[in-house]
Amino acid sequence: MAAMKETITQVAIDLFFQKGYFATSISDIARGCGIQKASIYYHFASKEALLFTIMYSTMQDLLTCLDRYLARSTEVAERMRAAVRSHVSFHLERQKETFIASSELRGLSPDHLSILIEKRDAYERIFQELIHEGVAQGVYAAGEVKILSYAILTLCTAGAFWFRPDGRLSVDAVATIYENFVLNGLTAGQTRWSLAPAHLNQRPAL
Amino acid sequence: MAAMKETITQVAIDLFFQKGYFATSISDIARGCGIQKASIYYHFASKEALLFTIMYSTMQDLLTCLDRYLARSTEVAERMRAAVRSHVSFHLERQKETFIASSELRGLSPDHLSILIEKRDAYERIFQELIHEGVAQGVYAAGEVKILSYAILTLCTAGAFWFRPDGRLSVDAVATIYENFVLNGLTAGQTRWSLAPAHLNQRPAL
DNA sequence: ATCAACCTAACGACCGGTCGGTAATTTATC
DNA sequence: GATAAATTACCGACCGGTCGTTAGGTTGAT
Repeated sequence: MAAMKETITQVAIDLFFQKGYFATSISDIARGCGIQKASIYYHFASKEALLFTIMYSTMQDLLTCLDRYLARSTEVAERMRAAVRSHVSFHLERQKETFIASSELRGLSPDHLSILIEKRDAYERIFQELIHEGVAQGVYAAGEVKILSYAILTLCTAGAFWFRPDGRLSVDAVATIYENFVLNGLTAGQTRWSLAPAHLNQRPAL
Repeated sequence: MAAMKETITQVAIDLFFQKGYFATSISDIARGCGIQKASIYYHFASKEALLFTIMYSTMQDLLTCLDRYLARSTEVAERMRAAVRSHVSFHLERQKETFIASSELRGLSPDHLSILIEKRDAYERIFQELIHEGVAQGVYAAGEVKILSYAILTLCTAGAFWFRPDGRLSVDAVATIYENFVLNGLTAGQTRWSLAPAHLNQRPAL
């Protein structure tokens, strides 16, 4: 039974989350597992491979989660709502892993990086498609689809940076706040295309 | 004249942005400046001190920028618009530094970290105050002020992660998109409390 | 006897940082 | 205005330590 492999992964997740990938040594992880650092290499080819394993499976689960949420509706506004909820709640519920996945890309080799980027792009495309649909149906104001998708995703991803699982707000509560914020942000409302008053068009010098 | 100190800072900014703080060695920076690495220590006490210098002055400038923008109006919605514009445009125009400042906090010593956290909190409080005012005046829907401020700030900060200075969109264009997104997000619109079945509804505390 | 799952021991590379020294320039003293 | 003293801005060599990784041996269960 390879229970130790799972232990190593969990300890690594904890330490990468706490101290960061580069600040965490193989010895640290081994100590956390109660084994010698050389033994790590029986289960993983390298430190980077361990990081990649964590990030890849997280990304995989993120996609699966989104698919499940989206299957609940066919109406575009409802699907967007579900997508945001999926994204937010996943990031809060699996905070450590999503935090690592979105902040330790630097640690990956070029090959592994491109694999992950590809998956991330596929994920983003789903959101862009939803925005596109919404605009086509007149539910949302026309706009820069990619920029808006980045806005939505980074907004919610950032939840993993400040969320406290034992804090005042539940995952559901935060998800709801974000849902409404995003949906309102997308919906056609007062939209100004430039700073109308001329005196505001000049940026303060710095 | 201490022109070299400025050169070191600029090279460090470039390298920290490209490769990250931990992946950049003092030798790398020295090579980029055309000097020996020992000479770096004539200008900076340590690698960490160099990082802190960069981050601190960036934070200082960010605050100054916001103050100048805010001084132009007294009306709350207009001030929020100006604040978002300040935040976004600063992060796009000084992309490298703001990217470093928001992604390399790990590299700081506890003392330096707390100094920066303090400054960041002061910055956030300005936004929270604006939201609070807006809610009090009925311009915005009631909501979690802190969560919303995090949402706004991280949303815009993230611009520094994907923005391409030589890309299709100008700083001003992106700032306008974000402005509208945030303002719409804050403004009272359709607000639903949860997707979950009624008996599971967890209405967030107001 | 095999083999998975660990161990001990060590390797080379590289890191941030320090040391003593020095040429060039500025400042103080007469 | 000549000379001594001090300061600035750098260099080359080196140190202690840590890192990820590997080689090869040991153990215990099947």
